[in-house]
Amino acid sequence: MEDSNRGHSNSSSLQRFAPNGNVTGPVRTRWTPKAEQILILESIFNSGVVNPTKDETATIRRLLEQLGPVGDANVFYWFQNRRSRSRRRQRQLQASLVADPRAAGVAQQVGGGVQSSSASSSSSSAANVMLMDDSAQYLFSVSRMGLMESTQSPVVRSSDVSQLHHQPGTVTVFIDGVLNEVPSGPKDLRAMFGQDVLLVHSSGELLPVNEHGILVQSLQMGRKAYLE
Amino acid sequence: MEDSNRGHSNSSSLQRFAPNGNVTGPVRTRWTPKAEQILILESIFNSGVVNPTKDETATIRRLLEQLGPVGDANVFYWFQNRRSRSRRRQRQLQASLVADPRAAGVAQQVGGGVQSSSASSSSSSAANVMLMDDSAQYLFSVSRMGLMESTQSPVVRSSDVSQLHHQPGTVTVFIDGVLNEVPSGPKDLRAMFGQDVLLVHSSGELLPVNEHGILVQSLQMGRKAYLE
DNA sequence: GCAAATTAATGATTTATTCAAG
DNA sequence: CTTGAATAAATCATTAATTTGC
Repeated sequence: MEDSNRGHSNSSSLQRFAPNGNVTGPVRTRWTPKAEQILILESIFNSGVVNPTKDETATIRRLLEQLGPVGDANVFYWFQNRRSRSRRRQRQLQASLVADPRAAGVAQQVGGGVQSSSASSSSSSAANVMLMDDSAQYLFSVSRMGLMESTQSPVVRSSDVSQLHHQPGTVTVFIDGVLNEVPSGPKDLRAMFGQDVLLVHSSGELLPVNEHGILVQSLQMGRKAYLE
Repeated sequence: MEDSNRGHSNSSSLQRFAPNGNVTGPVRTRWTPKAEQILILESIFNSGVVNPTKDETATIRRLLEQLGPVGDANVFYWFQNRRSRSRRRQRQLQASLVADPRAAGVAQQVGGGVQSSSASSSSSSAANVMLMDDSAQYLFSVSRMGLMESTQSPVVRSSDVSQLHHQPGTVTVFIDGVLNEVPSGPKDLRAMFGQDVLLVHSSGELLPVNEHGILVQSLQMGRKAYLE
């Protein structure tokens, strides 16, 4: 009975979940997750939670709800599809490899490869960082421009979603989709994330920072987990 | 005097360094760093070493040489330019901010912002990981395909380039341009980097891994710092 | 540049398989 | 051996991206 909490009780056909967060009308629309929601989902998946329990699903849903309407079912489906498609890619890759070892080059292309993805190209994609307070409330995000997408890794990593609420005195940080936990309090953003870090509030506003990348004014929403 | 070893004795104009690693001919061509070399340089810069000493420069040059011809001068110039351009961006940003606070939105767009950069878009850029052995020799790189560029953060971080050679029993890892150090030995790549991680040798070949993302065969070049 | 047409991604459903309890 | 829960695999359907013709 070690598998206690697992089991959604409605895996397959009949949807016993609430239909959809949207209340707009009878036209059944499917959930379109926000980029940040996907960021979180990917984070969780990549931190090892590939098949969350019912409880974990609810926790994740609550987390995602900070960013927009979403139901447990959406979260459940997302992980189901993510697992499935991850496995399929894995199989296809494996197949193409045994078929012809030289096909590896092709497979590499699929993955983006070392070449195009990193720097030297002029594409200026940004690292994404989301900062949350102790209760996993969404606070704001950090976007760093520059030649390449790279970040410093904060200290501790939380690989357990169910612990999202715990660890008082720390903030949970998503960096490029990876869950991290750092001690709360003022931080030198530039030291942590590089020279040209930007603080972007979830509203889209840029937050003014001083020469260390430290917030000049305190935050409006949530409790101030980040500098005062 | 905490700034002991600093000072190149030729910071500005005259290049006292050896001209250029290339020996192709009299047509003086400028150094075109490989993507991986830029990855390393950005890593180092972002880990805080924005103005390496002469010794550090040489260390970095030796490191970069694993990937292609490069001289101390190239490294020196790169950091000089990097600092300069970082400062300029910083000024421009600051200027646009004081000019009109609402210009922040624009500045965010420049940085890529939360929206476009992450998942949901079809662009499949990959996370870059480079693994090195104890003597900072380049071994191979890891490229991860998938929806977004995100990685797990290994345990310890080396923020000091001059320590690249030290720390026996560990491997230095670049993840998305961030220097990391992890204890050497076999590792569960999938556990560390997610489900669909690929091992890509610097030659471009895909390296066969087992279901845990662990190398099936030992590496050819360098000493085996990663599984046997 | 714009908007219809096409294609690619991906959320949601359905069907098949696995495995443990009785 | 049967049953039911839980997943995995396959499929359907809608949304977002991209292309194409004006």
